[in-house]
Amino acid sequence: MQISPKYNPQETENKWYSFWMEKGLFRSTPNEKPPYTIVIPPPNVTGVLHMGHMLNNTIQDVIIRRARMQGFNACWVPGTDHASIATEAKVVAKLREEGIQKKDISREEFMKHAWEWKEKHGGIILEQLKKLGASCDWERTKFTMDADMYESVIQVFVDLYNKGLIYRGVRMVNWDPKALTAVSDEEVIFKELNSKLYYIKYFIEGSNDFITVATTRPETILGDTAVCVHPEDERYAFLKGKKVLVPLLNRAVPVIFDEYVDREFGTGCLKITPAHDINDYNLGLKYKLETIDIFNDNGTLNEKAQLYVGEDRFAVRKKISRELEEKGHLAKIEEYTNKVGYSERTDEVIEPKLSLQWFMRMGDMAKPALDVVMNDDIKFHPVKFKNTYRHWMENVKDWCISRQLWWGQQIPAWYLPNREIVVAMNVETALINARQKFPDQNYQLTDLIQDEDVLDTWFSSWLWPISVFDGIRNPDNADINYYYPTKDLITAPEILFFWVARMIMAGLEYRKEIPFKNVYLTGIVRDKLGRKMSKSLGNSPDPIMLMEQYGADGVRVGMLLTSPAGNDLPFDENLCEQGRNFTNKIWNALRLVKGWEIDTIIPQPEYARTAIQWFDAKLNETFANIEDHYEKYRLSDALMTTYKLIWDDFCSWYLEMIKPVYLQPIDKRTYDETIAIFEKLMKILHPFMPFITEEIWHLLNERTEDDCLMVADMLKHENSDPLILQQFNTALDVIIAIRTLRKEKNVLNKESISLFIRKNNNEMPDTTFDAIVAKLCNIDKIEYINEKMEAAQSFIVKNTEFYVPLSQEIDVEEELAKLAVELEYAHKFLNAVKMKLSNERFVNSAPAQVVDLEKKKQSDAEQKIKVLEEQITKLK
RNA sequence: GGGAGUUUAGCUCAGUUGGUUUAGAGCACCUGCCUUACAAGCAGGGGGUCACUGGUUCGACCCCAGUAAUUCCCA
Repeated sequence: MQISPKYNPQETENKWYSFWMEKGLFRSTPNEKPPYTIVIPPPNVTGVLHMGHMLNNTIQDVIIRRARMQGFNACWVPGTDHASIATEAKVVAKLREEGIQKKDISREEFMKHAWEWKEKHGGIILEQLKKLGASCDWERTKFTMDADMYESVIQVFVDLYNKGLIYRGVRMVNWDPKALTAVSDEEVIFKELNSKLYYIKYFIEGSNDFITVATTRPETILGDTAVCVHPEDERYAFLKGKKVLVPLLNRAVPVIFDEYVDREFGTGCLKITPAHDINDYNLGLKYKLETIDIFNDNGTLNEKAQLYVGEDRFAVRKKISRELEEKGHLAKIEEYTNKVGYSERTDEVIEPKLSLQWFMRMGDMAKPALDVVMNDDIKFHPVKFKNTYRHWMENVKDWCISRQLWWGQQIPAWYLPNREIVVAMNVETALINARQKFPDQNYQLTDLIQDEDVLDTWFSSWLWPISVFDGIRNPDNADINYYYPTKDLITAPEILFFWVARMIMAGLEYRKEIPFKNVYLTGIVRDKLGRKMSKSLGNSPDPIMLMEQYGADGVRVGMLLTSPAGNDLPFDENLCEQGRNFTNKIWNALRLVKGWEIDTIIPQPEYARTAIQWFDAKLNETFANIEDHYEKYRLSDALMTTYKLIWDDFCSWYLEMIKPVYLQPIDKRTYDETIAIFEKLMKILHPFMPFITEEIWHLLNERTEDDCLMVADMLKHENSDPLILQQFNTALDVIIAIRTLRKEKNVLNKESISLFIRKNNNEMPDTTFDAIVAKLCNIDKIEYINEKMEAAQSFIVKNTEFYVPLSQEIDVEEELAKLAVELEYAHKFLNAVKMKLSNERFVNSAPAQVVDLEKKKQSDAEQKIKVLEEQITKLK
């Protein structure tokens, strides 16, 4: 068989991915096998593939491919979410380029544009994932705005409303003045900023005295309705019962006394603007203060501000500080560092704003969702995130679920002319409800006006593990009963709360069952400088380019090599290079093996028989380790263990052991057994490197079309022979010692040598690996002797003396120096052991096993010292 | 300000209820090799007071207390 001298990833990857697709090998339907389900964390439709997706989806693919080979009915459901804010922003921008303003078109027209945009761009990431090798059941691809998914969301809203868990209320929300919508707490990013602290004089009503208030937002004084000091602050005790005048407006506002005030901050005197600060709002409620909202939705000032009406909040900040100064109200300005909230979506400074929103009560749902994590029904990997999770769940706040947008599920609430609200699946039902509720009103369809707002995107994705199987609308259908609960969720810790926690709540509410058994939390992919990779920094490599350069398998390995669960991944292209080098190594191993001429007559040499026996044991032992790593979700360890098994044990040791002399044929038995070993290795490696392993699988043996590695059976656990592993380890020490000796003495490997081994106490020597040692070290003769040998180089392995006669002189001084170092070490070691053993408390309280071990250490060290001393004497 | 985590080789990390010849891996580094599978390679090698201080224990990278640095979450 002719095998290309170079592995071609592109060609191979395209070939096998299409083949797998054609054969429907990713497809899953319920059957008699146990299910293994993963739902993809839906990437949003505005995105393109970034390194975070690469990591996340590589992990999912590794897990699902392994499960498939283990005999599970593996189902990985792909899909995307509609990302209401981000997508709407994109569509608005696109329309603007075309000269269309959102306010000039109807909701229906806008939605048409949005859907067009989604059809065009929404599938990019999923297509890119195919390049990575993702073995998703693409026939199940879902989108959070698909008709059935949409309906599920509406149904849940109606249900929760009827259960009293959804309510409407005025709350301080995070207002994004650019996107013109409220955003959730989790979508606000706080950035540290160099701001200014303005000290402003407020005159006391009917007096020339004033107090000084410090604020970072002087423009909000126009909405001030009180000033607050600490009740125990003697500096301000005289203010009791007084009023102060808001500068520029001369509005008289009360002075209130509350412990909320930090006496150390600024002047210890706080201005209160209930409409524009959450803490002030709470104080406003407590002291029944007037609330003056001075901002328009777009961040400009409205007529309630009285001054600067129509101007932007930041422009006003500058102007008002100048005016305050001119009119003698500004005491001073200090440099000040504070944290300011920005919208994750638009990067606009968030304005705390009072508005009427829909909320969902979290309290009752949080408790059971906390319990299932704390009692390990759901396991977090790594466990440290349990703490974080608990902290959040114990301090959970109600969830603001409405967004002032069009792209999303429109809230199924209708307003009646009498200002009452009905909530229903659709307008027809809403009308029936309205008529039942108010029989004397004779309402018509046209009387009902639907709430303009849509639901938060997370209000779709929290149902994801259920709704992709239509488990909300049809709770007893075959898919949901078979695939739910899912097995693993792979996601980022950043969304532990607003996605993972809520999915758990939804699962418990609608299935009475957890949505997944394991949550694997990945780290953040960072650049070499430790910065998060982002489009704005331009520090992220293009994953598609990477795959073109290193092959998808190489990149997969690169992603996983240094990413233990929960740890950030300092990404370095070298890692992908290492992955690519690995594919090269495997390819060359294949070329070596397939290049041998097979002789059916010659018998199997002894060294080959031993080598196979050893490698079987090694493989079984290592496979058990790999399985153990998988069980603990330590994928990088599983990969590294596999990597070393193939590179070190198989390529560097095993193949070198059995390799026939150049141009000599190999015996059939060894060849067949080597192919079988190669196949096993490809099975173990397949989840990590699906493409090259599939390619090699088909080159190792003649196969039918359907005999694909991706659906082959994974190895079964087999016991390994500990004796041969131990024998090999000794042989390995000997081989390394000989190689070192060759190097030190400049004896090239092609020059053959002889090896003499001094028997210890006339015992029967273990010659199992002799043939292999001879082969790997180019030794023409191994002989066992009883006496020390003169005029030969020597070394000691495990208290056995080895001699290699060389033509060159022995450098006595050098040898003695070397032996002296070893002797000193051995003495020190022996002393430490003796010290331990002479300690009665140690001997009495340590377990017998440990004491015995120390005793063995002692006798070993003593014997070693004896051997060393003998050698020294002889050299002298 | 409150809470949680992290600190082991130049880098990234393992180290599994405290005891396996005085700590392991990958990469990087150093030395020697173009030895007909592979220089994207082979062989060999150096490198760590396990952040610091104290305590518990026969015995501590591991448990406890404190200190420092750092990250994240919440306010």
